[in-house]
Amino acid sequence: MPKRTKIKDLLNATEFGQQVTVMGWVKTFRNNQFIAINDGSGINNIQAVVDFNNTDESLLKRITTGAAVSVTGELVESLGKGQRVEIKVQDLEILGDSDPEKFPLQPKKHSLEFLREIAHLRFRTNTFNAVFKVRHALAFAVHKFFNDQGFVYMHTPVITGSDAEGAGEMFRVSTIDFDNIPRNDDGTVNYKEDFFGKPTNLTVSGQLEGELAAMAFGDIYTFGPTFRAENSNTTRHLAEFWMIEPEMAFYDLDDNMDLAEKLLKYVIKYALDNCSDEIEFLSSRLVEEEKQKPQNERSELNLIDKLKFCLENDFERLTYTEAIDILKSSKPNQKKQFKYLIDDWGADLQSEHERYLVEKHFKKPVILTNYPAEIKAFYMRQNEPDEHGRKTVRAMDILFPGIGEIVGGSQREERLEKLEQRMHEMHVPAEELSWYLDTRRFGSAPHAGFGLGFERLVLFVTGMTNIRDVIPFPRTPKNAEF
RNA sequence: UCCUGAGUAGCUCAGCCGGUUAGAGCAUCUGACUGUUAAUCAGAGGGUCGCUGGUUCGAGCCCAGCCUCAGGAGCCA
Repeated sequence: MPKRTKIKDLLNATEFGQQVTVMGWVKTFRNNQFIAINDGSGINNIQAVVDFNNTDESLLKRITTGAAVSVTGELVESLGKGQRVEIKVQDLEILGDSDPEKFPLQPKKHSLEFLREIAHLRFRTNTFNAVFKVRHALAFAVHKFFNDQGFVYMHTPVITGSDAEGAGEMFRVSTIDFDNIPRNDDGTVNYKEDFFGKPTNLTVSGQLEGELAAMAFGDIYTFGPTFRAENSNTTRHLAEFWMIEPEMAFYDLDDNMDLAEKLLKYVIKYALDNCSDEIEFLSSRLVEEEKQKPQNERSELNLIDKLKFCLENDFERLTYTEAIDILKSSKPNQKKQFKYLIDDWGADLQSEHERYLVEKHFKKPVILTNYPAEIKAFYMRQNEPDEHGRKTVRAMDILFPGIGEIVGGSQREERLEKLEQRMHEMHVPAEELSWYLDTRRFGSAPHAGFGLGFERLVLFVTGMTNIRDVIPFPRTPKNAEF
């Protein structure tokens, strides 16, 4: 096989006349002579020009959308408008045919819903090519950010033996034969017969294990798949998703917020710097899509400006209590336009409230802190009750426009007694988490961490609106295809 | 899980008050043209109207149940 050159490099070439070979997939074949070829190296295609008078007709017939081809010829300045360079084909080989009667992708606009049904082929579209390039860049940037600051990448277990993590419904992991379930005398399932000799599940969070590592390495992070068996059918939930969870010793809540904001800005900037073609494509795609919406539903900023705005401005930081005050006196609350009206301190914020704060009031990312203890997890550090006796914890949620909660984190409760008392109140079995409590028994230290939903980040940076379109093969209720 | 909407050709969609042979654009195929940019022009083929049952002389259309998808809500990242 001849050595191939990547199309992205050829499109930037300044030397003409050289003989080159490209291999890729046919996007369109126009006028019986112009092949648009893409090899995935970039979003832009190269045009290969066939001399159809001197090419076998049966070969020309096989140049169809989706076919894999190898093209060798001279790299020349394009004679036509619309592209700078093109290849004058001397040799053309079909590597893999694509029956045009059956290949579902055609050079036309397809709906995202249809492409979701053919997720195994949607990589070949411009949109998904761009989305997954950006996804890659963001993933790489996350590792680079942490590595450059001396964080240790920790692989926490995917299969977990504790069901006390308290972050939602879990998927059971078992080798038990469902048609022949081993039972105890009292009729309950005998898990001693199961693979691990006890009930096990897929992880819903690596945080608790992450904290163990942070108590030795100082700064660690995890970045791996996470599983939630919630029956959620929304544009921002998946049953299998990827989460980034840093955990830092000797950090308080402010340090935690600083790190999260810095991380988000770093990875967004990295994507802008390294995927400019892709983000530009996604930005204009979004403009096209929004043309169909009424004026008042369109975004004020295009995607690129929105990302830049996010980089250039500080995230708004305020406490839950301050947020409640703003919401209480807000127009939609006074005019009773909220479905859930804000009247008392202590209620959890609904997504309509979060959206109001982020999209209407501040018009930028918002970090909410110090939530009521009642509505947050047991491991969050307890504040002293305020003058009204209201109990809060050092939690922080970062809310992004159009996405909602993208980060959830907290300073952790490092005081053993306070932690045990809270676990008791919230019915968390302390015996099962004895290993976790050991961190508080031996050399406990102030520490903090957060979870960043990776797909929600990809949503924000690509401007896509459905989370099923930013992960290659989405797992959602009633859907585990491919 | 709840609320709302949708399911008609490979894709995107139209289909009147229940009435004869279910339409269009794109794609595909055939031919023409040949520096095109989702090429263009002419012609052709292509349908289990989501599934099951019911009402009716007659159902794509009405009714019931189910399935799937989308949007919103809850749960959360």
